[in-house]
Amino acid sequence: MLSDLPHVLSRMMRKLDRRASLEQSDRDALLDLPFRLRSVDPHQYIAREGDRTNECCLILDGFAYRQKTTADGARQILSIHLRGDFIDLEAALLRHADHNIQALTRCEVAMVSAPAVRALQLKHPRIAQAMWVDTLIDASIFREWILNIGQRGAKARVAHVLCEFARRVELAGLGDAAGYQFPMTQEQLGDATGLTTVHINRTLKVLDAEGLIKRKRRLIQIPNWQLLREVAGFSELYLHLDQTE
Amino acid sequence: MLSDLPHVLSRMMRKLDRRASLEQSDRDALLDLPFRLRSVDPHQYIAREGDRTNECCLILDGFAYRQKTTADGARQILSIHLRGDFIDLEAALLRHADHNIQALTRCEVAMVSAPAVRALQLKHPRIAQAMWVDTLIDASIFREWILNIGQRGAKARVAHVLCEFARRVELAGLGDAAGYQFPMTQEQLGDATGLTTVHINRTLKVLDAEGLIKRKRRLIQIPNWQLLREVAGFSELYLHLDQTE
DNA sequence: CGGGTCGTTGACTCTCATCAACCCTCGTGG
DNA sequence: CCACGAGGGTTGATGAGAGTCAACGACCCG
Repeated sequence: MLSDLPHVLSRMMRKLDRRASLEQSDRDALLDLPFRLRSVDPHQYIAREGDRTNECCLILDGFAYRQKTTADGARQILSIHLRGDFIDLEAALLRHADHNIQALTRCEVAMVSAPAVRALQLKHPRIAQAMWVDTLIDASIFREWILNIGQRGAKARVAHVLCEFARRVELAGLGDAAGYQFPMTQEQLGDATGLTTVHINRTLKVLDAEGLIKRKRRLIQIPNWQLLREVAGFSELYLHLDQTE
Repeated sequence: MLSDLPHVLSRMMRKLDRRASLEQSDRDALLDLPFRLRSVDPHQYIAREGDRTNECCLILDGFAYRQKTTADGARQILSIHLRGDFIDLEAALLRHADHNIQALTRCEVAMVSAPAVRALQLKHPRIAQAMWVDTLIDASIFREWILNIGQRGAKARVAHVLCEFARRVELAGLGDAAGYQFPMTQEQLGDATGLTTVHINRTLKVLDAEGLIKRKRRLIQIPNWQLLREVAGFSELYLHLDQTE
């Protein structure tokens, strides 16, 4: 790799740097992590439930999601991830994966050796803390999803996912007030919210008809952020943005 | 404190010891953590959403739960915790609490200084890993709850909570095959599953009528574990018990 | 041009919510 | 000792929100 190109892991390093105050030796050690690059096609698995995983997956580009299914085959999408997300950090410490990770769109990922990550944590406690914060924020988002699915009606539920996604996509520099490209089919959005495709379709139409969102194919625009926010009951406290940038 | 009494923090220490191989210096440092004891009445808050928390809460006795509410007041219970659980470890690293923690029954807790926990993590990376594993398992349980609420019907949903609780209570030495004392009202169980009190009541009756559980007030007995397990679609992989004992 | 994936729509069904009683149990105080 | 009240549990009647089934339409890509 040419040394004047930005290092593949540099985005992840900068993100962790914001989570805890790293020292130069920490930063160097992070960039020294051994990894292999991998391209993943849509629907392809990055990790499988039950796997004894040995690598952690860092998304360099594209979208991925966590998913698990009930015994009778109903699928629940647990979270959506985008570039810069170090999903599967838990693989470094948990012996078995408890859910599946799949590519949503075509993804470029760096598969980082789990033993190397573990060793890094022991030698660089500040890095461990920064990574830990990452997984704690993930957990906070899971909690909000429990609330979302358990207590909100279809309209608020879908609106909430759109709000969260808008905010995270904006942070990753992939969208702005002018709108963003939503990477999921309506079926997938249904599996993320615990609703059926048909009902998602109708709910999106309602949101559109009421002027809360505008849709052009998968492009989502939010003409009045404040309004959608209220319909969704969206409060971004749970994203812990004060520890993100 | 008399030195021949078991240390208040010793249960927690033993649990963390099982999660990662600690050295003697790690164990000593854990037991040296500064804390204050507190008795918490049912319904009383241990932490509040938005709080800039400065203490982590370790449950010594009793039951507690995490909870958050939507803008229009619907409450969702996010998890249930029992003695030995170090809830609120996230308080050590996240600046604000993103949900509430309340006592379910009368609780004895140790409030541990968050800065002390942070310092410990930096000085004893193995402790940090052990604690991290703890929060990762919590996150795994959140994921299972998302699946439970999002995809299972009322019967399986309630059965699943009962299965999980049975398993965890057993691990904590608070119940066995003969049954366990369920610490929640039907209203609280409803808020944990995203169902109404009325529907919980009817669902419990169905489970009882079908012989899947026996109830005597709050005492729950499971005459045929395998059967309930199947109805619930319960697989304990997500509890990561191989890293618990 | 054709096939596949994704989105849209209508008609019908069913699970679960809502509303409204009533009951039981237990602790308290007159 | 009994009356009372409060919290929790139980039951019935009714309705709404979301699921199901089935068909059609739009778009993309080879």
